[in-house]
Amino acid sequence: MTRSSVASKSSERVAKYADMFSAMGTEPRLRIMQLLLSAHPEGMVVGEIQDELEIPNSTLSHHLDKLRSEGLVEVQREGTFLRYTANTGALQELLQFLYAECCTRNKAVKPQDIVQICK
Amino acid sequence: MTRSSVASKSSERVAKYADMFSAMGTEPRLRIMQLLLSAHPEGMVVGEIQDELEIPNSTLSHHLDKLRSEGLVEVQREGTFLRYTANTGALQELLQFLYAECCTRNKAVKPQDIVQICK
DNA sequence: ACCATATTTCTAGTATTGTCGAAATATGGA
DNA sequence: TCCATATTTCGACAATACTAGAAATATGGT
Repeated sequence: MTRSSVASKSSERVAKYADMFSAMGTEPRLRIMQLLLSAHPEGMVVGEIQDELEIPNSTLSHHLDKLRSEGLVEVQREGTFLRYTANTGALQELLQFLYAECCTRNKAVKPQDIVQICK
Repeated sequence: MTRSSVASKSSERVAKYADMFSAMGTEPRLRIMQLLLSAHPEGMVVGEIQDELEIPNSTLSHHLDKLRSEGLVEVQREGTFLRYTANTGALQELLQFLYAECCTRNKAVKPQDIVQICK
């Protein structure tokens, strides 16, 4: 692999995570993610999300599509309903990225300050 | 505290984290954060960041101001130089928020999948 | 007081994004 | 086939954001 190709790979990687952060970077969409995580792993159908967040259907649909296109949620049809679920794999990857940058690479933040998993 | 005031407090909280995600939601700014974390805790002066990322000075200044206004970086003058550093406290808070949503609240993602701190 | 360097602020153009009403599509049932 | 419901797509507008050249400001040295 050439040097520029390595650089572009790294660039794509950062760009991808930037897009994921951006997708969670508005209040309505971050609320949607919270809601789907609270309903995990069942998820919720669009109408339920709409009742909960009181967002007009076309606006909500737009936000859900954005989250889906960035891979943060997944969708599955159930008859006339569409059920959205949080994509925990993608969230894990994003969390790992942020964790690695802050905690692993240079100890800017101590792991223990994020989580205690040793009881 | 009234019910609506509780709701608005929660709303402000989510909005704040959304703004922080949004601030890291472009490739140039996520790169700046990576760079400052890699140089932590010394940080870097603007010129050094500019040499590294090859962003025009006015554009870079704009991005740095955005990161600063969302509390993700801090700035300190050193003579004619301005030294920017990652705000690890803010990053820790953001990481904790995401961690709590994904791992604590409903085990959508297992803590062990993010970090192994128990050797 | 002047100069050189570092960085920001100003100004502006283009592009992207968030919002939402209205219309279109999808599905299942009568 | 027609209807009711769920959801998306279309179209449009306003707002915001990214970019960057040029000018302005800040600082320290001579």
